[in-house]
Amino acid sequence: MQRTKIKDILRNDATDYEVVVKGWVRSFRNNQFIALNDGSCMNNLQVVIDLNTDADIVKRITSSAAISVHGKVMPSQGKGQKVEVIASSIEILGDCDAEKYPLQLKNKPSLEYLREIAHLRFRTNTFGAVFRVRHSLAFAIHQFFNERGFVYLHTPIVTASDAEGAGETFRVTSLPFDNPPRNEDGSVDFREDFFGRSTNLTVSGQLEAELGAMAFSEVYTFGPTFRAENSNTARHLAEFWMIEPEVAFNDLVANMDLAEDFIKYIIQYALDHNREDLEFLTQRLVEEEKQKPQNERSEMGLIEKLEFVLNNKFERVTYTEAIDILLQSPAYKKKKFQYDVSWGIDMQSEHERYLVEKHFKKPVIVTNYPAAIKAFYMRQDDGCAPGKETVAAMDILAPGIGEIVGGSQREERLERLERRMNEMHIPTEEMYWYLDTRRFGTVPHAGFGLGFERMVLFVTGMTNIRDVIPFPRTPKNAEF
RNA sequence: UCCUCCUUAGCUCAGUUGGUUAGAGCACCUGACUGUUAAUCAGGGGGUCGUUGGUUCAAGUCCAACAGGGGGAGCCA
Repeated sequence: MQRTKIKDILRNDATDYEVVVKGWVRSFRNNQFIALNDGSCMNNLQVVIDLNTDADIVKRITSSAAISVHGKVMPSQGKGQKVEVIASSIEILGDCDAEKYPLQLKNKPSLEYLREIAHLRFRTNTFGAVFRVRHSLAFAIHQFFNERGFVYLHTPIVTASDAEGAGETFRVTSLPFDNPPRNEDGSVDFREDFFGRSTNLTVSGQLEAELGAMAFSEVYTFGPTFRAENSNTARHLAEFWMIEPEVAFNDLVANMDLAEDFIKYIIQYALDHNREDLEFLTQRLVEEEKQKPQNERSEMGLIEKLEFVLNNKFERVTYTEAIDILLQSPAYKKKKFQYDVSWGIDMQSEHERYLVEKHFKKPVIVTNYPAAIKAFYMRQDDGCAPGKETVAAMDILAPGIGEIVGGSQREERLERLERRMNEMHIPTEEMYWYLDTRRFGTVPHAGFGLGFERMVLFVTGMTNIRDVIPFPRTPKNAEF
């Protein structure tokens, strides 16, 4: 007989039919009631076993043992559930020695402890919910772009370009590290390396995505990204996933519209498809915040926050306006900011948080940043006063997370792009392939990058990025 | 990388001004239980107090270094 998923049994009220269910024991009460979970949904299925069941079998029904149950779905006599399965036979598929098993759910294991047993943490309610939501968001991303005719472009993971320069990169090599071939001047001879040149893991698929956009009009990437930065925070990973759409003929405003529609679409998808998971996560957040003083707790519940984001237009302000708001703010006048504010600064976390969490109290898109603090490929704004040059950049700042999207209209004018690259000491010869798009049929275009894990943080209400990726890679940690 | 806090049983945590044999709840083991919902009840086992070095008659407790972790910052997505 074919296995029925627990989700399918629980989501309809039908009874009086036979099923085979398989899963892992969450709890076993009164030598009679098994709470069974197969990961298909948040809730457990109650399995009621016969009191005459072989004592040797009963003994093996331990927390997290894998079992198969053949039985009949019936209305439950108990209060906690509508239906339950009355078992006619039960088979132990995989024993779980309770004495050695490191995960005891009744002990309310901490998130930090669960991180140390990340190979088992999927079996908890919290991580079950988080990773089902993560899946839905990933799926919704593909659906959103597919519905709009975007081509999913797989940009390379191994790349020779480190032109973006920003992040430290992970080197990819097959050379012997203890005795690499050397040039006469003593430097490593990468001509001997696998690719015949120095290569590293990608820090962004954007430049390649732009090449695709110059043929398909709209493309997106969704893949792993690697940064060897020694940043140890709740918002950074050495290996993370990034979504980067790139659209020909879009200007900055169209870019913002796309980003806002996109974020709202995937949040809506999660609300529509993961209601139980999000309700659980909402409750989890309430419990977590009980530890905090009143004034540090969220003003809205998780689901309430997501619905608020859906129902309100993101605030759009220029960098110049944002700086003015900060300069006029009570926080600034009372000298509450640790870092000073003036036109030209790269805004600090405290400034971004003030704008998002105190001033506007909703997601904010900040545009037209000073050119000096932004990347070479961003389109230079026309008509700027000397010393006040800006670019068509846009960052979306989310409450509690900070920067969730960074994007811009791209500089499509060859001479201006080359001039900027020279100013920033980016080698134009090596980047001939990028500049070729500006030589041959260049058009205005725009795109952005969205950090997937930061989006998952926002939607799940989790607070540490290591808890929203199955196996986090961070400085000094590549376990599992 | 910087600042700060933490590390005591499988988990979560107490442990007083340094002073006998280091505690609790849960988990685990044994037994009881025919409608449980984190089941309940009775009994039992379980510790190199993160590591190394130092101060002291005496260190879980004081000092230093190191390791791991949390929170904040920088960098960023």
